[in-house]
Amino acid sequence: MASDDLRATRLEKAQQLRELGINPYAYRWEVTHQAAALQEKYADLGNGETVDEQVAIAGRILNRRVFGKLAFFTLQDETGTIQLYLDKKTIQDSMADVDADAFAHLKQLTDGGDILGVKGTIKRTDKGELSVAVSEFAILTKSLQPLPDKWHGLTDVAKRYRQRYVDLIVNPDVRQTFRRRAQVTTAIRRFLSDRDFLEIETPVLQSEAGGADARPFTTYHNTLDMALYLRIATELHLKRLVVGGFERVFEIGRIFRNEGVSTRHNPEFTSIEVYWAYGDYHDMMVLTETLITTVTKEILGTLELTYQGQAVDLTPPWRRATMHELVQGATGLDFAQFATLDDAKAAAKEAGIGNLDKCDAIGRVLNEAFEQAVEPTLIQPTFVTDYPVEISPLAKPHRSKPGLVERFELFMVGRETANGFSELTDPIDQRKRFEAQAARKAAGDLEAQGVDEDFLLALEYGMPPTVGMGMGIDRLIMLLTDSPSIRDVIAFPLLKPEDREAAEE
RNA sequence: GGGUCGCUAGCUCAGCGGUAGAGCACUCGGCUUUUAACCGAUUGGUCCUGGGUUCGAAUCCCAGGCGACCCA
Repeated sequence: MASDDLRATRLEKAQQLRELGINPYAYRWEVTHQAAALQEKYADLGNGETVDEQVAIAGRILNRRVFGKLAFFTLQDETGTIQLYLDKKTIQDSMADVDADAFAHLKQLTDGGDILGVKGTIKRTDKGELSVAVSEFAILTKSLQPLPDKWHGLTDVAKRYRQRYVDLIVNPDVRQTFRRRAQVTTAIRRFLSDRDFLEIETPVLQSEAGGADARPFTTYHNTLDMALYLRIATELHLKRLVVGGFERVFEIGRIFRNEGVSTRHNPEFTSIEVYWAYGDYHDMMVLTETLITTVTKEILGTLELTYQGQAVDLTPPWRRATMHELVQGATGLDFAQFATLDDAKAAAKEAGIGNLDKCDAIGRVLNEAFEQAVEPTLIQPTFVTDYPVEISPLAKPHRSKPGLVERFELFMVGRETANGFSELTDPIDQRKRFEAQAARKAAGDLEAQGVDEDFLLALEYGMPPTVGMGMGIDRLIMLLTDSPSIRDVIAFPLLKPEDREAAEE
């Protein structure tokens, strides 16, 4: 039967309910129990046994098995499913004054997908299924759309993302993923709050995007008649707060980057940035390690994970190695020995590193070598330290290694997961770094940002020695939920409209 | 950006040049222990879109759309 016919059938049932004096879109239902709690509480109830405890539950009808004078429904609430045992005689006796044909109406006017409220007692059927033996029921919401195939569910990936609500209804794993995501962000907030970090929200709309190398989205304020950018990082505002005297601040917030879409990239994603005055990047590596292990242990109960078939052991302490050491180990190249950019490029090319054309500094050649030869091999958690200054415009120079900065990145399963550094607090040096970025921007680098004069002014008032760290929440959730795509951990990922022409009209 | 694969009923899929199919869902009938309930009957289509080849296209060709995977 066609989609419209299925919908018409259900609309007709809603109308019949109204004619019976029943509102197919009810106002409330007194819920006393949830499915998972009942399943747990009565796990030991024997087959055929009953319990004289009155319960009231509500949820969505997933499946109906209807006989002449008996029916079994599978009801799903947020916590799980439980069977309804619907016996004609019991229901007719209990509901005689409400609806003399209640059982017939239950059979005729309900469909899979409807939201049902029931009252009854607990019973484990002869066949061993824990059930609510229903005495009274009410159709709380009439569903007009048919549910996907009860056996195969919804498997079309595009449809799952476009209609996430259907995905959530029929795929319990998806609900588990988003439940876990919420648990993780809650646990992170608790961890930081316990250590006296304050969460302060900073602007999404900015007249100057900064704090990262990325193309921003542009937008427009009508009344002020000005162009605005959506933020590409929370960094520069959080550091202004440190200047203002907040010594421990963080923000979990949405970041927008105008770049491609892939299994690891969504144009809007969630980051956490943490700033801690009077600490350096060694302190932050310890804090990052402690934060991730504490949260993981709390949520998963173990530090030994499996990600897409790979074993990942988060037991601390995690490996720490400099970028130079790792590149030398993988390629044999010692970047400290190169006197000129051309020498570095020639040697890197010799070692099989490609994509070097755009590298305008030895540090960028080193970074290419790292990304190509080392990054994919870092499966177990690894802090890579001491980055070239050229690719780290906001980090403080290394206290003993010229040309490097005090920076770390955390890699797990071959992916960058966190990035931190001793923050650059010298306003004059920061201006030079910004100007170098601005020159790149002027030369056509769409990911380079300009000079943020107000941030420089803030630094001139004086920022205490501070360490900062940023982490991609989505990538962390991917790891903790064993999700292959970032779209599996974002409830509503960006998709192109299904019908381009219709969308453009 | 390149390559490969996919798009057929509400859902899951078959059909690959000769009348558009199945299971589930829906509708009707039967049924008081089912759990992918079962039995019987019926119903349901822009075969992603547009163009081309052909007597004839879901099927072959070209272009486009959306998506998945791999590569950069």
